[in-house]
Amino acid sequence: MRPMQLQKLPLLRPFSTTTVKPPPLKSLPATATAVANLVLTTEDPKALSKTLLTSPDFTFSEPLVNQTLKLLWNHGPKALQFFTILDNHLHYAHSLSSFHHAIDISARLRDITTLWILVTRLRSRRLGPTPLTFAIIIERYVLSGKPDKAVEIFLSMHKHGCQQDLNSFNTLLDILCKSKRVEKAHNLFKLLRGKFGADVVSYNVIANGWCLIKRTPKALEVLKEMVERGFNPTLITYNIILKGYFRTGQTKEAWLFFKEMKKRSCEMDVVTYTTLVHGFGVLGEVSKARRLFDEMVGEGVLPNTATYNAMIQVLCKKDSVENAIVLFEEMGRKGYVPNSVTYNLLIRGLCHAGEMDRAMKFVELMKNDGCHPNVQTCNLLIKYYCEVGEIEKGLEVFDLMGSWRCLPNKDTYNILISSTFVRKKPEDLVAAGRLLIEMVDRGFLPTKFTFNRVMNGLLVTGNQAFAREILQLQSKRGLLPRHFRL
DNA sequence: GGAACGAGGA
Repeated sequence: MRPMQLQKLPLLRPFSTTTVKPPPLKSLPATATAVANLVLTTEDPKALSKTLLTSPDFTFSEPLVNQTLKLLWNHGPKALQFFTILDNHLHYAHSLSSFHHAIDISARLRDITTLWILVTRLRSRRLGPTPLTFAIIIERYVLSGKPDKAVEIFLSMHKHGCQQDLNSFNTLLDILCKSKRVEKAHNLFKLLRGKFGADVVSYNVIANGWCLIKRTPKALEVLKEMVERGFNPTLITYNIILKGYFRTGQTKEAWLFFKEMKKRSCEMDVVTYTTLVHGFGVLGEVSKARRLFDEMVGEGVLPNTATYNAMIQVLCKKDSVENAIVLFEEMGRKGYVPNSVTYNLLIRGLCHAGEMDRAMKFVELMKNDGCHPNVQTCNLLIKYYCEVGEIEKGLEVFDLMGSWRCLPNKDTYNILISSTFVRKKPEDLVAAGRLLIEMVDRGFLPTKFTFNRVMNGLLVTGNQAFAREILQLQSKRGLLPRHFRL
């Protein structure tokens, strides 16, 4: 097996020859790539600083800086170095959005010192912090398993010069709910609703939270309570409940609820129908899904891309890819624009049917259609190639990711690493070790399980030296979950 | 890249 190497950033390849998009900002991605490569390849900080601050080749602007930071997303420390150097530029001052990128990156690296330095600087520049700044910080804290700390930060926002209001309160509740900490969100809601004057949105957020963790009865309680307190549920509220029923597999209740909505002449929208099509379909009631899909226009509701995607998924899962492709073609004829979700669904469907070659043809079609393959496209291709034992092909896709401008994520590495355990070849495990190192290097934290698995694999196949190296990495970086601190 | 609902995930 060939050695794994760090992926290079996408090189200059601004436009595919098959698309005919006029490029108004075409120099921008190119310049961002050049800046990112410069940052990555210049070892000496002083030299980098000098080039960035004095070179006439670069005219920094907010979009250029943001693009560069995005390209450096997998190289957090380098990204922050770039941000800090540029902060001393004589003719360029960072904007709020660039600060937000930098804050997000430092939070992701769990570098709280830098994080709060940036917030303080934002304040001294009178650019912020804004509610969005705190939404970013709070979300990162919640994602790293510190919801209490996140709440504490919310409650201390005003000390940083940003007053809490109903919007930011609802955002906090939503972040907690989306990370499945619904109980905590609900308690906080009950505690502080008086203070912030909770509204329909607050109730919707909490009801949706309960539905997300499949506790639809609790969502119904919230609905009942909001009515008792004089708030009128909206269509969004009803759509939330409807989806809740499908999440718990209660198709009967969903249907009754829908009929009740109709009876009360509630205005349905495209979200309602998309929920129904998807809900019935994935639960096996394909013909009912199809009927709703066909009849919605008669009810005065036009489908959109999401609706088509729902129907396509249903056909892929419960009918056949071929029929899904028929619908996809019909969709194009009717003028609906497929997006990357559409393509990913069809590609997955083809992979699942064992048609890897046709799946790759759809990837080409996707690109020609101006839809870039994204991480999910790559991950699913890699997964299926590895599953059928073509690890080399999976690695090929991995290597192609750079030229497709998509960055590998934690899942990409996990898929590839797990696949190396199938054949039990010593060289596969060495590859796993390299991937693990690269993964850590890019700021993705492997689980203890992954570490141990790779290490055991190396020990069993006689790679003692490499195993020791991995162990050192593990302890040096303090990467065991119990050492995590944000 | 932002207050709430629908369509790709081990």
